[in-house]
Parts: sequence; C-alpha cells; structure tokens
Amino acid sequence: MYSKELLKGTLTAIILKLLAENEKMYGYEISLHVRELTGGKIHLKDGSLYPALQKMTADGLLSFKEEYIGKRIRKYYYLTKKGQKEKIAYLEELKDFMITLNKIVFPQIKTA
Amino acid sequence: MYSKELLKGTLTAIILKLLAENEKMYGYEISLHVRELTGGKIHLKDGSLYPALQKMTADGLLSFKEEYIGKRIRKYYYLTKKGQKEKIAYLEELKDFMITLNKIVFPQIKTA
DNA sequence: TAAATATACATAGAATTATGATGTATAAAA
DNA sequence: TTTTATACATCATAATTCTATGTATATTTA
Repeated sequence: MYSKELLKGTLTAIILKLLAENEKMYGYEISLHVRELTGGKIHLKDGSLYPALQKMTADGLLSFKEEYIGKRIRKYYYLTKKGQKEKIAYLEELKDFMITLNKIVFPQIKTA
Repeated sequence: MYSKELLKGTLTAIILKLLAENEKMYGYEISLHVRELTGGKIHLKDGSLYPALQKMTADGLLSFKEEYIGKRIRKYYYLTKKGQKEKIAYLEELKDFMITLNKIVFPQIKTA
C-alpha cells in the first residue's frame, strides 16, 4: 500500500477511466477491479470510494441506476455526457503531470 | 498549473530529489528550480514550500544553516543522513506508484 | 529618485480528500 | 452455524496544500 497522500487527485481519474472502459459498474466491482489491476497495490477503501462516487454524481460526472440482486441493492454507475467530456481533460492533466514529475524525479526514465 | 491535489504526496519526494542532486539549496532557489525544470507547470507556492521544509526538518530529513547575504537571511537546507536514506524509499514508492497508476490509466504507455 | 519588481523568509485559516471506525444487511461457504 | 464475502453508507479525523497576508531587503526601471 502506498502512503495515502499519493492517491490524492488520482481517484477521480481512475474511476472515470474504468467507467469509460466498462460502461457501467457498481462500487464494489470498481474496488475489486482496481485491486486486481494493480496486483493489490491500490486498495480503495469503502470510506474513500463511496463518498467519491457520490461526489462525482453530485458534480454531474456520473449517474446511476439501482438494480436488485435478490433483496440486495446494487448501484450501477455510468458516465454522463459531462463525465465523458471531462474524462478527457482529467486524464490529459494527469498524464501531463506524470510526465512533468518524471522529468524532475526520474529524468532517466522516458515516458512516451 | 495542475489541480492542486495532484501534487500531494509528491512534494517531499521532489525536495528530497533536488537536495540529493544539489547538496544545499535555499527555499527560493528550490522554487525557481522546480519552475524551471517543469517549464512553469509546477509552481510551488510559498505557503506550500516553507511549511514543507520546516516539517521535513522537524522530521529529521533536512537540516539547514543560515547565511547572510548583506542583511538578508538565507537558509541553506541539506539532507541529513536520515534524509539520504529515506530519499531512496520515498522515490522508490513514488516510482512504483506511478508505474502502477500507469497500468490502470494509461495502459498503452510503457514506463521503463 | 521614486516606484515597481524580485528576492526571501514566515504564519494562520480554509479547503480538499483519503482513511479509520463504525454501522446495516444479505448471500455464500466452511 | 459461524465466518467470510458482498454491498451499501456516514462521521470524525488526519494530512497536506493553497490562499491570503505579512515583513523586509535588494535591484531594476521609468
């Protein structure tokens, strides 16, 4: 696990990216996906993920529809039009930042 | 300029890296250096930099000695033994995190 | 020479956001 | 039947950067 501060500012980008690829996902699914994709290195906590999804929904980036699996509720989130647009800007910014940071901290590594 | 949150968790690593390369630097010099290295894209604010330097000093990563340029004070910071050791861990973690993040968000980019 | 800008430090309060702790409840597996 | 996994949620806390503000000296420019 990484020092928590590193994740800051990247969680939104991660969620946007996953939803851009998968069309609709529920919270727990996102959590499992991230854990899998990173070999357990990034483990989104409930207390981080659910508030983030709610905030992004409030900001108009996401929307959701509820489905019932038996008696259990599941909220499938998906990108809104706005979310699709802003995804591009978010990821661009993150990419640019990572390239810039690389220049300072790991000048020997070349990022395409 | 990047959305402020992105920088979180990276500032310490940036300072450690610069001081590892330059032996001793004062705050304003670090600020100018970062601005130059990033083409103005990362602009450390006074309110971020000076408290960070103080915290790192309190944590035993840095030490400083004051010099007077005319009447003006200058605090030259340098890495302590502890700072030299922890620099390695910090940068390793950051590097690992960036590679991991890349896998999720930019799977097409290969980081060495 | 006066004004503006750059240098150089600093702190306090605000804002952001991930986490830890805690809670509810159902389904599946041991 | 007890434990573990699934699935949601909230609140208080911690951590950290930024904004705003302040002090003061040195240099450049009008």
